[in-house]
Amino acid sequence: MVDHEERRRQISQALWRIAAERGLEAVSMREVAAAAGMSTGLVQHYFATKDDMLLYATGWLREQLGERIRRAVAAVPQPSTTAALLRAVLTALLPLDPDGRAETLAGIAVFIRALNDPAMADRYSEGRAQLTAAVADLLAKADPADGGRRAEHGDAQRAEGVELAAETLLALVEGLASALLLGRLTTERALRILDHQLARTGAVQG
Amino acid sequence: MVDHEERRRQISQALWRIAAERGLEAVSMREVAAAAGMSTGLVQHYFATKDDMLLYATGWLREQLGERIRRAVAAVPQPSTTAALLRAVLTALLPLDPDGRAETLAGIAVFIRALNDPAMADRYSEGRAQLTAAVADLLAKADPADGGRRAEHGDAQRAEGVELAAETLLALVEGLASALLLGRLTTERALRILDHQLARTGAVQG
DNA sequence: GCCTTTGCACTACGCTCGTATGGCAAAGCG
DNA sequence: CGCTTTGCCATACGAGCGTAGTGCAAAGGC
Repeated sequence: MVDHEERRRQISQALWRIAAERGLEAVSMREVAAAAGMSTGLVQHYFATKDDMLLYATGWLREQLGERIRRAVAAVPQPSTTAALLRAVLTALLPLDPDGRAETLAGIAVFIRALNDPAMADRYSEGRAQLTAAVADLLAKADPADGGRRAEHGDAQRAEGVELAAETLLALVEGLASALLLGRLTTERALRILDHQLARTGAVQG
Repeated sequence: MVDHEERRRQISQALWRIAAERGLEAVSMREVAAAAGMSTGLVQHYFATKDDMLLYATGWLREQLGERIRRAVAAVPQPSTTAALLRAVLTALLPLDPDGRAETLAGIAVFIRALNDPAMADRYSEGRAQLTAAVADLLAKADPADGGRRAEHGDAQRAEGVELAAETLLALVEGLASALLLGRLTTERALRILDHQLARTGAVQG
């Protein structure tokens, strides 16, 4: 017997390798098969259509991203501060090493497709919503002792501010990611920008 | 006689219309010709190859973006504050109306191509550099009366801080733009985020 | 008024794409 | 052992692509 899931994972991996190297437009059944070291027929055997393949591959990609974030969080030295965890999550979203670069490129490919494909858009937005929630959660915990502020604003307004800050950070990270991909920003500079923003967020939050 | 430039502009317009509606991958000589109401041969007559067409079209797109920003700046009510000008430039980069949406989508198409095409990457980065410079310029002017700070930091460090802030704002705007395109953020929310950031930038700059 | 240049249309070639289909060896099972 | 299922390969078809080439009508200069 053959491990079908394993085969599908192999194919997904080959797909994103091509997408990262030459763009999603270069992804074809034949190319994927060649990159995976299989016959075209075999790929077709596991994915009846190209859309099936892409759908599975995007799901797999999301798992990969989740794992990447979990790894980054786990790598934060103990005892971990909430601020450090937040930074770990956000930097995990930046293309700072070859793997990260490939994943970011693949993510962009999904984004592009989402622009003209409602099903993909749902999938994408759902993932982003989870991310936003996670970041907002960390921000809420990281909230510095703010004395009178808590009296000033109600809980609802506080949550609103936190979510706004989370969306700000994620949007910033997205912009930094594309700049990094084009080499328009160096790693150091991107991290400086992110850290600067994190410092401000901690100070002025709400 | 025929106005060749006008023809080329018409073709570029048709090209971006398709790219905005169905992605750059849907752009073909035949599709562009059809959208422009011309024969395929005519398009071919003005652009010998597809690459020629794309190159011209991206140049045209940049002009359009420049004009859009100029219009936005001109629309700022007099007497204009530097902060208002800055906000005008940044919001002009967001897809807030159909035209802006089309231009943003087209910009993304260029970005994607730039990822795998050095010539395009140069062109793109150059444009972004100009934008960064313009924003940094505005930020430098908008610098609030900061008393001792000027004594504290040298001019070089001040310039560095300003450029960092400019890159932060542009990265944020880029992230906001993609969120807006997917409907993941509302216009109001994106503007709130931007304004919030602008407020922080004014206060904590350097 | 001819004749060259200009502006444009049409067709054809070679290629790659997604997908459908048929066959074939090996494995599993009664 | 025989038979069915599984896993895989090879080929073919129709469509769309970029591009090359040819032809033809109108315009412009002499």
